[in-house]
Amino acid sequence: MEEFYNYLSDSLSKSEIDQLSKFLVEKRIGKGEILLQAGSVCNHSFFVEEGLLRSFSIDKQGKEHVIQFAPENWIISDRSSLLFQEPSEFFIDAVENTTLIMFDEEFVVKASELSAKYRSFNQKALNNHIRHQQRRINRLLSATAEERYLNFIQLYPNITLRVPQWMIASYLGITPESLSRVRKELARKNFIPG
Amino acid sequence: MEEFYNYLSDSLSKSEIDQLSKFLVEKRIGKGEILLQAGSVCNHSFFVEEGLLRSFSIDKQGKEHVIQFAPENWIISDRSSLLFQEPSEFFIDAVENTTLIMFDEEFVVKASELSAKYRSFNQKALNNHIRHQQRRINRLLSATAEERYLNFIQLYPNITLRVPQWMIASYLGITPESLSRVRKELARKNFIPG
DNA sequence: TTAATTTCTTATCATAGGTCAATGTGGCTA
DNA sequence: TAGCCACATTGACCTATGATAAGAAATTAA
Repeated sequence: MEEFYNYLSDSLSKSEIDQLSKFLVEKRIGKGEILLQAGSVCNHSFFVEEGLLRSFSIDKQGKEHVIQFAPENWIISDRSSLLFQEPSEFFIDAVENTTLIMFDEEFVVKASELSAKYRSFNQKALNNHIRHQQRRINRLLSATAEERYLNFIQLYPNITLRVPQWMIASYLGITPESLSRVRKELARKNFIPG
Repeated sequence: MEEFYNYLSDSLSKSEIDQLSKFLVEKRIGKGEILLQAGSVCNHSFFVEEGLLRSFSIDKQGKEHVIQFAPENWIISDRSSLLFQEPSEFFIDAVENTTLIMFDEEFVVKASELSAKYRSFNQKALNNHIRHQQRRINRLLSATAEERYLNFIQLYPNITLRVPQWMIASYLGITPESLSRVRKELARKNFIPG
């Protein structure tokens, strides 16, 4: 719980968080375990205390496409499914053994009632999410595979080292083979990662 | 103003809206006029009463990439720039002569203070935005040019007829030439639009 | 430690989509 | 009415990335 308390500490007092703690569930899951199945309604958000989660879709040809990675102190969920109570198009699973905090919309509602600070905090988080997605769309529209990869390792250096390359390829919208080629080409050009 | 009043009517009473009207500015702009310049901080959101706006980026090679279209009753802005007061990466301009309502964050703050309904309305709008973007990312990762085009005309039939094809191509992340070929192929396959 | 999986690389070939250049087409406007 | 301009189409060619297959390397399990 500690990380999550920390995460909230700017917007809620210790006693307020305690009040809300009945809406929180700590959970440990192993690598590969699934938290959300496409087709089912998402009822929780997941805050990562330790470990790494990811959301992804599976297309008609059975190919996975990574939508998001969530390392420590990140929140992951399917907000559309959550808010509109519609079946999710996405899966969420664990890339590593993970300790997480589950919370539902009731937590958000109660916290919002309790604290204006939390409201604006939450607001900011939503806007931040939009910002990330907007930039990603922009890059998918305009950048080459190599540019997208360079951008990725610069933006998420720690994730780069923790997930298999084929997942990064999937996030970038290319095949693992292509990513391997991109990396080879970068090595040839004397690119030093990090 | 009428459309905008209508848009808000579920979450704010007539008198509440009147109270807030001092934060609203109606504006008319001609086709091609620019509302937001990349590099400058975005201080307003734009509600389209009549007409059509669009946001786009320009990459290093000088190529435009359409991020979003906004026809009647849509809101467009750069939320990240707005909220974090950082220079925008995007332009917003008018695809058609447009009548719009400009409002700033003060409006949003005041409206939020006034009405819990507005707060959740706003919250929903943000989540809806995230949903749209998520689906778009998913499609950019997994669908072919043809699939993306079919999805577009199905999702935005009225926009399809109002904007030049090269803008749709830009939105889809392909060249106008490619879109032309996709359309030709669809015609060959006896695809009937609409 | 070996065996079994999973991941990564490499090579070859195939293809969607990009580039460039030419031509068409319709709507303005002078 | 002609001429212009933005937009759309077409064709020839090119390139980045996908598909497939095989082997190497790394991880995990036994």
